[in-house]
Amino acid sequence: MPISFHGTKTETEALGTYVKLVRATETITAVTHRHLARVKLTVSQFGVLETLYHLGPMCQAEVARKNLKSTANITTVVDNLEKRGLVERIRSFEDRRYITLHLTDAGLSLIEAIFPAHVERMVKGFSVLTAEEQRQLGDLCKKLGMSQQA
Amino acid sequence: MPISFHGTKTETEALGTYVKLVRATETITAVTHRHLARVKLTVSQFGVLETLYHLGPMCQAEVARKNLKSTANITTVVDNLEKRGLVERIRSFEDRRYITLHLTDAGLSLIEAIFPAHVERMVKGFSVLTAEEQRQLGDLCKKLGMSQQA
DNA sequence: TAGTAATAATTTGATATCTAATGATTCGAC
DNA sequence: GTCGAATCATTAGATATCAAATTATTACTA
Repeated sequence: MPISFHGTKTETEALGTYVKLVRATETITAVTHRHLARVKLTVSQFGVLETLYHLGPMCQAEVARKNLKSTANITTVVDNLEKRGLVERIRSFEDRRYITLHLTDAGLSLIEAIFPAHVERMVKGFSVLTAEEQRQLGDLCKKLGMSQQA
Repeated sequence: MPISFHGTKTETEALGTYVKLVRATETITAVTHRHLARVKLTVSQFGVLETLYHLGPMCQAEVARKNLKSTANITTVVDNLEKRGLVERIRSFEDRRYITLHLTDAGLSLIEAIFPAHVERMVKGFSVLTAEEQRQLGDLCKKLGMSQQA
């Protein structure tokens, strides 16, 4: 059994880059979302609230697409948000297959209360990179992400 | 309720970079790990097998650290790998708190069989970026990841 | 030596997440 | 107009994931 991987330069580069990408993502996600524990929100729940906050009411399938999750998953996350009275499900009249999600007053208050701190943490998290480096990183990520055929 | 976020340039840059980072990571992870479904392995299970394959037998806490997961989580993942006879738990003699994880013959055969295809997919996934761009991306991610104080 | 602190693994209870199957509804083609 | 394809949401069953509590063991300390 090999003690470590020895491939071509191309192979070790790709694997190494992937590891760095994943670690950076997980680390910054952990740091920037840690404050959510105080208000008992998970990252996914925050994602749903944020989507509704910034883009307005929409159906669950669209929330799923915007968050890169399955509709089954969104059903569960919305269940938990609904239990806490943070979102409301409203069956659409025009097309009864759709359920439109709305923030309740409590949900709006909550996201409004925590979003500024969230932005601040994000800015601080990325502050190690210059504006130019952030742009570079974003461009490389966009290029990488876009190129993967689903 | 605002329709979309309007912050300072610094704020929108940080938020935008974060979204691109997360999307790139999730997309390339999905594409490069899709082949695991054929051998009924999850990404986490593959991660544990790969760690043991490349670094040799080690205790669960160390596997947890290397995979950025909790020890509780590794317990579950190892339970499922053990059920399939892919890894073996061996209680340490010197310090009975430790359990050393070993790949079984079946586990070794499996990881040896799929790892080349995994590397190939990783190379292909990153092939949209030049070697220089991959190095750049890796450096930026490393800088970003390292700077976050736990 | 007794007692306390630290570490490894597990358990518990909760949420997340997927695929696949299902039910409800709408739409399109014929 | 009716039937079949497509879409939305949910359910079922499985694995993942965490924090917190627990157990077992070791190490340190007075």
